[in-house]
Amino acid sequence: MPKKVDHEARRREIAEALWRIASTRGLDGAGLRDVAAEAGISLGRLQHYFRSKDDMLAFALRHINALADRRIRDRIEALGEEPTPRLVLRTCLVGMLPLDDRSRTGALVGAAYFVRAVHDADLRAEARNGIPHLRDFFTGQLRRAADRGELPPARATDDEAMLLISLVDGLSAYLLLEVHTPEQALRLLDLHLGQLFGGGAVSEGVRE
Amino acid sequence: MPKKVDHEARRREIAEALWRIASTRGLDGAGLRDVAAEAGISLGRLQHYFRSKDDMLAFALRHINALADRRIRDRIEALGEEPTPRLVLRTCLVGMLPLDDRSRTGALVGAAYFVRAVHDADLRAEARNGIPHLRDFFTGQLRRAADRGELPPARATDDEAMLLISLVDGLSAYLLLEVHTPEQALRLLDLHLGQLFGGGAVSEGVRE
DNA sequence: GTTTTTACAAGTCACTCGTACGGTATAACG
DNA sequence: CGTTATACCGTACGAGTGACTTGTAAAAAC
Repeated sequence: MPKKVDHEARRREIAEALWRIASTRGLDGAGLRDVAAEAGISLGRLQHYFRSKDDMLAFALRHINALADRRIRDRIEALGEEPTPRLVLRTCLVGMLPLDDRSRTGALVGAAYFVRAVHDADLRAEARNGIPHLRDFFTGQLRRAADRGELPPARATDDEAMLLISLVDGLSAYLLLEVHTPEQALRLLDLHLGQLFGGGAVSEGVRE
Repeated sequence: MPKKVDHEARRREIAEALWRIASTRGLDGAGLRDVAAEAGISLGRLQHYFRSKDDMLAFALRHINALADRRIRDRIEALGEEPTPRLVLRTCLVGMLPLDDRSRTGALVGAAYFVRAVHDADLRAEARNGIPHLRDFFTGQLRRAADRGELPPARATDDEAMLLISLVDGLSAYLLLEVHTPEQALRLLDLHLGQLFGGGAVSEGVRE
């Protein structure tokens, strides 16, 4: 029954099979034959939907980023009406951590792409171009918190936002290596958030 | 002229050739033949010094970690007599960042190993076992700072130490991706240190 | 001075990789 | 109807992989 298949859906199915392989064996351990077998299709069929392996990789990366984006967006909307900036930030940061199977798979695939991006200018550019937007969103939330008197105005900067993003990235790496438990990672994140929103004074612990 | 070669030195030479390959093409892009060619030797000779590829990889990892360790240790000793705990910490953290060619190569190789470790329990255990020691050293410095009245005692905790380590890891990743410039990374690190120590003067530059 | 050990070079092995291609079945289209 | 474009499958190719074997020369050991 040709002519009626949903190309995009087929490509998504294949991409998801790729994630399953890549999250356990790594991206370089994911041959076309492995992916096809994991997806339950023939190699020929996979090739019908992706002209080359790079084509498949690029699609899978964009797709997984889109899913993560949607997932975090949903969580923020689930916070209800007018959540505090701090809660929005924390929800976003926690959503970026590989804490459950879904996000862990995403992070594993992301890590595989990371190493590839380090040596590939095109991939590096693609990995880079989402970050300013994320940073601006964070900075906006920080400014909103400052306006509400929940944060010292001097702390509502791009640098503080990038610090948060960098920290989450480091925490993610150690979660993947099982250096941190999920509980530890959350505790460290909240420790930093507590410092940030607690202001200059030291030993204050804002509760969650 | 057999019998007189320094095995360990030969292995180090080969390991350095491996780094050169891995830092530009990645670990999976480093075949035995590539490494041999980079080292200017034959494949047979390489195999004479490493029984298997995994053997070579394991040696190269231990060697590069040892070099980084020595490099940072030297810098700390170069600080002179009784440096402040804050300066020791900053020197150590800055030394962990990929800011020059040497440390960048080390970080690139480390990133390649990272992705491999995520899928390999043995490598993961090896990557993990150095961290508690590092954390204890950091915690010790924090406590020393607290004793000298340079840090609120409540901040001299294992968690604050792990936060520093996690942050440096995140900053390193973004340095490799060229999201941060070296200047930005140092600024973010000092921003966090400033918060931690209560905003005192930042120690002067460690130039690369 | 013969034997043994060490240090390599070169070639071979079985295998995997991404890609290319030929063949076939099906349904939409003229 | 026949034509044609689509959706596959199966296989084969050439390059490259790590591991292994064989060959050779030279220094050390006896």
